[in-house]
This record gives sequence, structure tokens and C-alpha cells, in this order.
Amino acid sequence: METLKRLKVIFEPELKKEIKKVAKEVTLEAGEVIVDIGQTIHSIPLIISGSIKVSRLDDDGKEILLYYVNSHESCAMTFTCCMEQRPSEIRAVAENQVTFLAIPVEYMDRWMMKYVTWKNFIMGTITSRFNELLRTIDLIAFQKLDERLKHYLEQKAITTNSKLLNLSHEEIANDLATSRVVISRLLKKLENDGLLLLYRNQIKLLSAFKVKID
DNA sequence: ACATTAAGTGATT
DNA sequence: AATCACTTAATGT
Repeated sequence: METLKRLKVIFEPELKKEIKKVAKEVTLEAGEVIVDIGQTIHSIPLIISGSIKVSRLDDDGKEILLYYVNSHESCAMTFTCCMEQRPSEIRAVAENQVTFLAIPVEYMDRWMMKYVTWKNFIMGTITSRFNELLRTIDLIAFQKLDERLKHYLEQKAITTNSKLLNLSHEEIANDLATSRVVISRLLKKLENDGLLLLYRNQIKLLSAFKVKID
């Protein structure tokens, strides 16, 4: 399985062998649901290419974006759900065409004990996700929607690997759980600041907008 | 040409 | 920052 080589994680050879043995390679098209709220997860994904959008539903059943899982990453929420075999709190949808290795949950525990690199990998993705969520909580608490928007655009550029984003203001507003009018105003400000250009259903990030792609 | 949908803006809470 | 009300611009039929 050459796909494993493309992961930048450094797993020890024995672990790689085990992964090859038990993992199933799955490819999904954009929009396909991987897990929905209430479902129980039986395997954890190691993303080879593409990305997954992870969201939860608020009280009114509206979708609110939590984060994207990109290439070479895995989803922190699935770990916690898997451990206890509890129903998923989140919904995961393929953002674009995505291929990942599905690893059955029972190996999670076993490998944690057996392989340091696996433990480090799991802990690493949980910590970085936790820190990111902490940051967005801060931004929400201090009502810094403009910074959340910038972060959102940056993530979007990373997942699509393009500075040309095909998004309407309304979609952004839905993802950030706010109103379209607010997004339009903030985007206009960013445009005036020379960070981006606005078109209909399209946003072009300029070089002044620091994103490390290409 | 007309209807529909996306985006821009002032005023108000 | 959210909502309302309204305008303007772009796009589809």
C-alpha cells in the first residue's frame, strides 16, 4: 500500500505493517456523509487526500462548522467517541473527493500501548485540535468575528489548495453561525484593506492575505 | 425582458 | 453584532 507513504507521520515499520493489514482504503465523493449525529463509529480515518468537514447541530437543528480535517490528519472527535463506543456528537461530510484509511476501533487501544509513534500521533492531533477550539472560543467570547472569518478563509484556502474560493456570503454565514449581512460587511472591510477581492459566489485571496499554499 | 438570487448599505436595537 | 428594510448587481429562463 503505497498510499501510506504519503502520510507524513513517522510510524515504526511494525506499525506500518499492521496498518496495511487491517486498514481499508475508502474513497468518497464531495458531499457524501461519513458519519452523522447519533451514529456509532466503528473505524477511525487517516486521511490520504482531500478533506472532511466536521460540524454539529445547534438547538434549532442548524449546522455549525467545527473544523476541517485535512490530508495527513485524523479526526480528534472520532477518537473520543471510539474509546467509549458512544454515538457521534458530530457530523462528518466529505468536503471534496476524499480518500482515507479506515482503521477498526479495536486497534486504537492496542496500538496506544504498543507503539509510541501511534500514541504521539493520537495525542498530537487531540492537542492541536483542542488548542484550536480554545482559540475559537476566545474569539467568540471577545466577539472577534473578523478574526474568525479570516481563520475560516485561511482554512478554506488550505483545504481546497486554492486562493480562489467558491463561496457565497450566505454559506460563510451559515458555517460561522451568523447572518449574511454581517459577513458582507466584514468581507467588504477586508477588501478595502487590500486582503482580498470580492466577486459573486467567489472570493480571491490576495498575497497580502498570508496563507502558505502553492 | 423578467424573475430569481447574491451582495451592498443605512438605520435601528 | 444582529435585524430590518431596501437598493443594486449578476445570473438564469
